[in-house]
Amino acid sequence: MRRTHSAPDMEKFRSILRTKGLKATPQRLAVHKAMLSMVHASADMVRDSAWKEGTAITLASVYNILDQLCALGIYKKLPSSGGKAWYDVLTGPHIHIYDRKREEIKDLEDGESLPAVSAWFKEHQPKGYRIDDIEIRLICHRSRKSNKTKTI
Amino acid sequence: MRRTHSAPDMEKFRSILRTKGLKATPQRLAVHKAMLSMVHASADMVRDSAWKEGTAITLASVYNILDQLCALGIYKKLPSSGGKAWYDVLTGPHIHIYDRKREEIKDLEDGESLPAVSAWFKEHQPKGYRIDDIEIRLICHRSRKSNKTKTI
DNA sequence: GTTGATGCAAAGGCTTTGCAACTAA
DNA sequence: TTAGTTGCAAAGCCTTTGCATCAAC
Repeated sequence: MRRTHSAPDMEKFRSILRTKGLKATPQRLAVHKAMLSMVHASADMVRDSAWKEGTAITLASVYNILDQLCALGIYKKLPSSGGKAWYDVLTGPHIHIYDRKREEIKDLEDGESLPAVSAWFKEHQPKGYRIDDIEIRLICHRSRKSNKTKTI
Repeated sequence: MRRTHSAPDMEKFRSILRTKGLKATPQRLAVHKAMLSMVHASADMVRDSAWKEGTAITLASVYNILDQLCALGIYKKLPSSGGKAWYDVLTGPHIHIYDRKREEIKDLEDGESLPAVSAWFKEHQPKGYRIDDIEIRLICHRSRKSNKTKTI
């Protein structure tokens, strides 16, 4: 379940673009490279990352590209409490750990939890609805030493 | 777990305001009355509701009041994918059903699920973190007839 | 050479802010 | 009376849009 990226990822990306009739512009490649390195990011973070890597790109283009890739099902736009949109590289269903203080989103590295929770809701579907997706965010803060349980 | 509101709720609200040294202005009362009736709402929905009930209030004041009441722990600002903030009357922990098409948030009327999921994460805390809160959104759509299970 | 993508700047939402006028206590 | 609130308008973000320019194919 670990997320990695490498040259093959970018080749696959070019291939997807080709399939969809989209041009492999430096900007699109830079956005995807940035997203692969950060996994969860806001538009301005992507722009900054792209510039650091040497690709000039405007925020408007970043937004355009991110939204296109969301439409292609490559990224997902995340709900956020702040006023800013976050994007997530879609690598399959997962649970987010959100650290408010650090403004940081990570994936829960635990293959068991999502299947367990999904199974629960499969058995406990809300009446009158069908579930398309489950979004789970664990609002956390870094613990210094221990991992004591806490009632929620 | 059912949410209701009535005269005692407003009395309790006035009492909280008094305790915190806040004035019971018509605007504050109207905002809270609107929130009690809608449970989940955006700022403009609150303003519209207040006007319908006969209280003049500007959007700016709605925002101010909603944020104050969040700070008091009476409401909670919800994460959202769209550009608009939603507020939730805090009546204890609960799970949201989100209907994208209808842009509608409801509470899961099921007392079992949250304890079950909480218990799970109590046993499966992410390493290095402590969980402050769990946010669960079931992304759903209305089912016409059946309630067939669906793999997630 | 075509077709589509990007940059730029302007416009558009939502939200916050500053200050004068007002009002609940 | 007076400290706290509200309304108004302006300013601030984030995001989207339109159009001329530019580049991938």
